[in-house]
Amino acid sequence: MTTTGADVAEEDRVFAALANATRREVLRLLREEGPQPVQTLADHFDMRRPSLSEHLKVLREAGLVSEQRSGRQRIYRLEAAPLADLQDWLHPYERFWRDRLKGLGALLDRMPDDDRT
Amino acid sequence: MTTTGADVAEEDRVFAALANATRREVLRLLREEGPQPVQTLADHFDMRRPSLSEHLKVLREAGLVSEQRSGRQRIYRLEAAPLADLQDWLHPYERFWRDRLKGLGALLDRMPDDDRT
DNA sequence: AGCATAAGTAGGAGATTCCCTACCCGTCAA
DNA sequence: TTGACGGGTAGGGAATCTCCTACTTATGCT
Repeated sequence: MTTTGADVAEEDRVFAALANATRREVLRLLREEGPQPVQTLADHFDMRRPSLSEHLKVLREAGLVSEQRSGRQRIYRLEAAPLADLQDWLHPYERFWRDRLKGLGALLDRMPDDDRT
Repeated sequence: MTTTGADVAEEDRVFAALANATRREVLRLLREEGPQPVQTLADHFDMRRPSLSEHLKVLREAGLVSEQRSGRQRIYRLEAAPLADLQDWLHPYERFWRDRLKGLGALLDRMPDDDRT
């Protein structure tokens, strides 16, 4: 678990990792079908395995997946901690859509955080 | 407001827009200090204005900011809808950190979504 | 030992990103 | 109307991304 202090480089790595449909699909597969070896993941993509390997490396370096060796297979598993951090990052923005639903948006948009009680 | 159907290209644009520290800082400034013209934003960055203009364009095309012309100024405003979508995208992953905190992580990691009640 | 399989690394091509300088367009003020 | 100002567009260069094919490494099977 990371502390609240936002390491910019780390944040960059997570957002950049997520900025690719293939890598987001890998995360979805790991979430819905559980940990699996590379080949099983690869079956879902129209892409050579080395390319997928590089995507997995990006995800690993962002801390979004971990690998566990089992024989000659490597089982990839979802690691959600960076996504929890992402939710934390999102929190200060929440009022911008919650308030808007209550019809207060236009007012609050013009009001800095500091002025709120 | 987007529907629940995830437009991949749109999602890509939002994640890609967020995968840059300058652009995230722009969003933070708009959130904390309210809508402002380009020059005021530019004061916070060690970067020429044309470069910032391009960052603003990326944010605009991701739907994360809107501009409103006022005389020869253009006032940029935070648009949080894509961030609300991002929070929705995050939801199915929540159990991976909530459950882990309860010590159920290892079990659920191995269990597909479909098997859950 | 000898071969097959799982998956990573090396290196390269083409596209994209991010910054720059130079220039253009619209608006306000003298 | 002429100039200054706010801000965008054009085009280019260095770095990075994303895919590929070829090759390497490690493990398991016979």
